[in-house]
Amino acid sequence: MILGDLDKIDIEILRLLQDDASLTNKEISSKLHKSIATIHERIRKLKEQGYIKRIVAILDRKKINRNLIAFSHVLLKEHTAATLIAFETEVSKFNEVMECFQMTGAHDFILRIATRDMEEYHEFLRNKLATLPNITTVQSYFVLSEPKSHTAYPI
Amino acid sequence: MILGDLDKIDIEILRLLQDDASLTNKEISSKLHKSIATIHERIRKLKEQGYIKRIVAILDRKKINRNLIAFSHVLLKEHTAATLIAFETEVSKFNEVMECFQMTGAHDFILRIATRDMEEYHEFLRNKLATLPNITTVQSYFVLSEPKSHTAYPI
DNA sequence: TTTGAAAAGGAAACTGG
DNA sequence: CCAGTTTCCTTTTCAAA
Repeated sequence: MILGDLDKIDIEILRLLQDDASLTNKEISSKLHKSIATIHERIRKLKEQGYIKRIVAILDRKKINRNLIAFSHVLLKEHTAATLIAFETEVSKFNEVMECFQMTGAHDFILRIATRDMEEYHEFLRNKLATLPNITTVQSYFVLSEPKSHTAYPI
Repeated sequence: MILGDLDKIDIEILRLLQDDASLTNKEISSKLHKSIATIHERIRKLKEQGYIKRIVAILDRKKINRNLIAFSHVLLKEHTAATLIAFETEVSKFNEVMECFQMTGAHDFILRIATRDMEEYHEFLRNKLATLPNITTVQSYFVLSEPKSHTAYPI
């Protein structure tokens, strides 16, 4: 037991699926030297127990014209529970917002914003983000390059 | 043609698969009112042409004890091509580093770091990140909560 | 490109070891 | 945990429109 309920085989399955979820049970079974039935049962449980949340396709953002990724650091005026929740709720509705994190430290939230280009980011900022009440400042930093990009957690 | 080579059906397929790549061709075909063979052929091309980079499992990070996510803002001393590449190469080798972005603005790189807890982050910082040459400062910000978390690009 | 249909292969469920 | 079996479903291929 390395990780709660999970043994080494579960961990290996999760590693493989984080990298390539289109592997068949047969392929996994031969990689891990276990039977197909075992792999099938393990994966069923891993999904049922919520270790695997979802299976998704990762797109090439350049090819779909999401050329600009920004990290927007947001500072709010007030930090009451109500204003925090209101901000989170409203900002999550914008489809340019891929991720929203409440943070420790110098800023209250970091947003990951995906847009076609700077013009679209500018519009997002003026017409969407900056219209939300209770914002003090937004500092925008833009991605120049992405030397490493993974959705897989180290386990 | 909304997006280069892609028509509305391709876009819809990409939307669906970004959300749930375990949909069968049959399910997609009935959602989009096209034949299974058409959907199959479209997806084959979307993969071949590189729109779909990979299919991955997204895990519940709390359940696998990656409880702490940090955004580490790194400032380097020098910005020659060689030192930038050296930094990118070395930092990408650390498995705690899920993503590495070269940025415009106040800092050179933003790293997304996943660790079990603050102690493990501290070890990562002392024994790995801070040992790299050419670093001036590392500012660490930690995720308190994740109100929105998506891998899907708006298309 | 799209389609329906056929062939091949994998998933799911079950047995018994 | 595994091997085998049966059934069902999905993927893959293909000829035709």
